[in-house]
Amino acid sequence: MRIAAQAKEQTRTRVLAAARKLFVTKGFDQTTTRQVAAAAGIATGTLFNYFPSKEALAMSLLSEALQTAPKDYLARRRGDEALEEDLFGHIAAGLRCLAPFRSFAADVLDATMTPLAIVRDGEPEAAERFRARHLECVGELLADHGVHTLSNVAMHLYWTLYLGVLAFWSRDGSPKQEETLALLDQSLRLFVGVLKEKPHAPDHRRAR
Amino acid sequence: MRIAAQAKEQTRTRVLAAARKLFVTKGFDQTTTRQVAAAAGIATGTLFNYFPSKEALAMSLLSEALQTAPKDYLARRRGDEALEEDLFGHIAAGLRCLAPFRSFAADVLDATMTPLAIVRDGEPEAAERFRARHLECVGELLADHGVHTLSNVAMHLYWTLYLGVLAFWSRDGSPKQEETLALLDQSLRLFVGVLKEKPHAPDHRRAR
DNA sequence: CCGATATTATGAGCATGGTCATATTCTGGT
DNA sequence: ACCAGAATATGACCATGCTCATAATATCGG
Repeated sequence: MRIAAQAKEQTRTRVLAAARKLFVTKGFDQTTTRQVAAAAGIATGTLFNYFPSKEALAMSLLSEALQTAPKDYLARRRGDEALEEDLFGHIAAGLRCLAPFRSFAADVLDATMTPLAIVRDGEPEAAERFRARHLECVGELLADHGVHTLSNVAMHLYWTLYLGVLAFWSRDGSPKQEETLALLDQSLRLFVGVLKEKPHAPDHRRAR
Repeated sequence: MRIAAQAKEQTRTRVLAAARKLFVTKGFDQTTTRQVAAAAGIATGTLFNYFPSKEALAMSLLSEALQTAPKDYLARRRGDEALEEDLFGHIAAGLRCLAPFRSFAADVLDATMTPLAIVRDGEPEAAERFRARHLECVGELLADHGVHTLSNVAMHLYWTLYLGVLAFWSRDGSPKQEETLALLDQSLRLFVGVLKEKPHAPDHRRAR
């Protein structure tokens, strides 16, 4: 199993390249899995030996692009940043990595991401891995700044805000996506604010 | 055009009833449009004379249920509530109206709602009307409390937070959805906080 | 009541994401 | 070199949301 393994790797790469090209030029919804398979020189069914679904294929593109984000940010980090700044830098680096895919990112994210942060049943699918990896990263960052636990509600809030930023970014027409950065700034201020107000005031509203 | 109009009304009602029953018992994804049509006693194609898509059909169920929310809240309103309390009451009333559909709401919302608050192209689809109606309602509420304009970012933030609450609610297993109410409380505190900090501090981060 | 026209219903058919029985190719052991 | 068995590729096929040419039905003027 040497030739085969090598060939599989090549095929996988070819599929990703074909998908990338088609998704970027024609859009995610306007590209059929048959087209991707044909462009990669394989049969329709074979495509699904490599990726379990069309969405998983697209998410693989995004995920692999995102992997360079941490190094990217660490490279330009001074080391004395406040938590808010670290989060900002980390997320902004991620957006930079995803930039080449912005034209179809909206479709994929709409199709796969949900604002749900609580337990998700089933095996770790592509979207789930995306979320888990990001949250893990954020968790480490928080730990660096002395925040070691995150309540369900706080985590859900973070993920909601992050998805909001992604959605905005994917359609942000401003030249350098400054509006997205403004929203990110605003969102993180909110989130960090929540983290700080440790003594959670009891609900002061009448029941129901 | 008397008999026909009457019959159409009846058919529409029958379709909605059939869809409701099937969606609630079997779930949204597990119900086919053919099943709904059969249960309503019409042909497959006829269904799409009444609703442009499966999602629009489901959204019609949710939207019509939501229409009773405003009266519902007004009935139990004292009249001296703070903005935060008014928003809370309004949204909570909406959730109560949607309760019968909770079992499939998640699927529909996942499929149709996006955290995007900025301009949406195309004709007003079901999901778009849902969003517009809700934001309009909130806009009036805000106006009652002296807030007459809402920046793009603020509006996006509100919608993001609201979607987050909906997503959480649709899967909230706690007995009376207390966790959802807690999240709603938290989210609204954030949003109102943003409204108050009028003088927006300039971005203090280095560029990029 | 008839025929012309508009409205609505119908279900065969289409597009496409995904499956699966079968065919093909690769592997390691002898 | 050859063979058994594993890994992989293939494309006909399926399910389903939705379309559309055609058929059925309703409406209205005369």
